[in-house]
Amino acid sequence: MASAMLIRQDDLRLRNRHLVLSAVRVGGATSRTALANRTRLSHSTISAISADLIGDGVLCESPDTMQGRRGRPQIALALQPQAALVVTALLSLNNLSVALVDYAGKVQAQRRCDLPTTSMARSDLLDLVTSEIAELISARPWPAAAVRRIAFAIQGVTDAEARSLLWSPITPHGDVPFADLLEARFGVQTTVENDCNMLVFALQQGDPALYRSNFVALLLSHGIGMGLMLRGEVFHGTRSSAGEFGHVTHQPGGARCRCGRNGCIEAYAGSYALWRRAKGLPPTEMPEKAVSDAQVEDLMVAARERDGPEREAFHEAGTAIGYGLGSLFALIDPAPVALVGIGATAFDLLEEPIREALARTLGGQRSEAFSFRVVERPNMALTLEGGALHALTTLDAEIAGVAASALPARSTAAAAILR
Amino acid sequence: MASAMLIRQDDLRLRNRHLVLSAVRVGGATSRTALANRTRLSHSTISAISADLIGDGVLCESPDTMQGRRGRPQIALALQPQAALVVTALLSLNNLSVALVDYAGKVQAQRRCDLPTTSMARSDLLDLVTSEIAELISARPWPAAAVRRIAFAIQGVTDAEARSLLWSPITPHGDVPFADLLEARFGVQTTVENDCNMLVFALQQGDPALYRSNFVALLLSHGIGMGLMLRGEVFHGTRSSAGEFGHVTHQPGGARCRCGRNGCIEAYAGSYALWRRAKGLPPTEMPEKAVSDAQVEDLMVAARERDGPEREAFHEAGTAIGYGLGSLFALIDPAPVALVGIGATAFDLLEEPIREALARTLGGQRSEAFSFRVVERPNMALTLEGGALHALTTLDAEIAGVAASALPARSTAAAAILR
DNA sequence: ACACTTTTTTCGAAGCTCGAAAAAATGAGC
DNA sequence: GCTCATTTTTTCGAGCTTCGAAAAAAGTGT
Repeated sequence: MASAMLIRQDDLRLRNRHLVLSAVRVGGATSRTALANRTRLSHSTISAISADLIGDGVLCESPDTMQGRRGRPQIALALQPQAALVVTALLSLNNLSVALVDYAGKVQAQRRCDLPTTSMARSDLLDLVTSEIAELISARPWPAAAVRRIAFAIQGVTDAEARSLLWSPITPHGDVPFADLLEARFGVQTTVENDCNMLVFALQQGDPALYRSNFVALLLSHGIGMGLMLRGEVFHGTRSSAGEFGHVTHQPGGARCRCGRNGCIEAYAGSYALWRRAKGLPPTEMPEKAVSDAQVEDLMVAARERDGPEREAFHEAGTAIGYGLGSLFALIDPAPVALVGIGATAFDLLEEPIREALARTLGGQRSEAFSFRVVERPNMALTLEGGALHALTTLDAEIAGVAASALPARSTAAAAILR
Repeated sequence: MASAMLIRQDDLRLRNRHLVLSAVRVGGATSRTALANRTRLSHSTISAISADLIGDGVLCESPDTMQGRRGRPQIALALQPQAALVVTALLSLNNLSVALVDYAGKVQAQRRCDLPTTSMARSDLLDLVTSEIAELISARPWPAAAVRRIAFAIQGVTDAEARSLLWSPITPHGDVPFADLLEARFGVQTTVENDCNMLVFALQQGDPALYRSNFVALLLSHGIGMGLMLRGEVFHGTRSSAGEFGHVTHQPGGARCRCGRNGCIEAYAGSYALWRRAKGLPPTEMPEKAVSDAQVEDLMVAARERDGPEREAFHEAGTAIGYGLGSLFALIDPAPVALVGIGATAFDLLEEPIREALARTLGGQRSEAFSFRVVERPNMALTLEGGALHALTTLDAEIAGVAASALPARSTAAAAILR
């Protein structure tokens, strides 16, 4: 509960450096006075810290400020774009996207390629990932600026330390230590995380009013992914990325799922499940190749047009999602739901069964109160953006000095005592 | 005014006071040198802080120390029992238990009474609760010592601020602002929390090696409750106590549950569900009166003796729990499970179907790896103990000065910036 | 008694934040 | 063009805190 951490004298300064840096990242270019108000630190402290940070080449003064007022003009402090670069990458079904982002958060280069993730050999996959990133880095705008972090997002389960892919439906290869590999190849600290866990960062930054500190992001695509923001923190499992909403059981012993088990939510609501149901294929069968977004859109058209198997497919999907959300909300409390991915565009077909199922599981809580919102931006762009954000905020902590000195040794001692 | 200036610096001292206090609470009587090692603070700092805390009447020197060694003998620092008193209370089905605990954690007085929670009027319930606590307080051992906190645990859903009972299966009355009422009556800060959320504290303290920072406590009694310790913190919902494992859907549209809905886990695994199933009553029916522990034990005897409806009842209960844990573990990752309550004594009957269901939901993860442990101590005692612990650790923070003084304004500002 | 060992306290140095006052940099007015 | 008003930013001394080293304290062993 009261998660006090041991702070030594010098750690105090590091913490406040971090506070200032984060304030600039969240609020954009900001004058010292505004920073003092926002951080509640004194003007003198802000002055000292910002001088340090400018000296470190992390912040820079940008004359761009509101003119025309009386008095000494404000000097806005902004993130120095050339302070660092980060790589953000997303490996999803048959697709690899990478982007190079500067310290201020601007995309400097981008690549993407198609690849047969489900069938390619382990070594080919690794080679392609590293070569794509190598190509990307070679396009760096300022040769002097170092690439400081790689944020690698994957559709699949990663370990709690964000170092390996444990299992994924998009590739038969498990326990792939991407972080070790990329760190060895590029000498850059790397985190490997579930795609939906990165996506939530982008949602939060994109609309902080709507997606503040508690919300659910549901990715409806070939599979079903979830990202959970609780109390301002992305929810992680203790051993893995967890949050496997798509593999919560909907029907004990039900339809066959990609994961090899039966009755998972995904086995009713994933693209392939929609296709299977709409085409009247047996629920034990797995489609050989990926169901494309275009194919799902065809199903949507048909479902909207007339009663029939397509409409039933979406209805069953909505029911599965609704019951799943009911179980989730029983465990964590209701929260606004952001729907992302191709399936989100079918929300008109899904809403009724979702709300119906929710009403059956969360009875009293008037189900109209549950807020759903369809996010228009493509999920891949959101995930890449979220990955960059994650890399940059982690980097902020390191640059401020919090991560390097204060946390590792001491926090364990304090945490053990304070639980 | 003193609180307005030098906030940051003061804050540092307050945190370290808290750190020292917590170290003594967790580790028991401890010498200054040992404290310095554990907290990683310097000897000088420990010396200064402990002098302060002794001066405040919070700690005391106890000569009880390991003798016979060379050198200056250690002086153990212990919690001063008379520094404060706390009340811990538990309202469960037809039962109210209260205890008075001193600052060192020793029970000084205790009471319990039976009461018809399901049928009594709202005002009668409130009167009985207050009068029991009033009687308890009158038994205080040191009239000078103040009662500083009341921890009120309830079988039911409480609000996230720990102030009200929102809904409970043990009483028809909802939205009962127990915290406001008790604070008004006794002038003592009060928290109202779910019983299982308190219970986990006692488990953790009772066996820190086994129940460290990640585990699940499952209370199998008339209903099914759950307490979740994740990363060393008790999991709370954002609006309510949440963690309503018993009301996760097991079978859409299935057996009737006390909560008024259908197919909840509790409707298969609660005492009343066992009774209903074993006696061949229809799954739509609700038993009129509570099923006693003795009755459940009779079912267990019968189930162990021969094949029949009793055995099937336990089998179905285990299946429901197993699937529920499967869903839970898909969302939060597997963790050791502590089984508490009358139903836990039937673990021999439940284990097989639980593991079977788990194997179906969490496929690969060899289900033998899931650790279950039956806790012998009665759940009521555990919950009371946990409540006291919770009250005392909260009080520690307040006494250290972390909660009371300057923090509120800043921590929100910093939290908003640092997310 | 005296030496040895271990714990605890004392003391000065260094660092941090803070509030107040000074300095800087501009617009407004004559 | 000069001065005054206004707002931002820096400077400065005071008051904390923590830390390391040295001193003091309080026993045991011989």
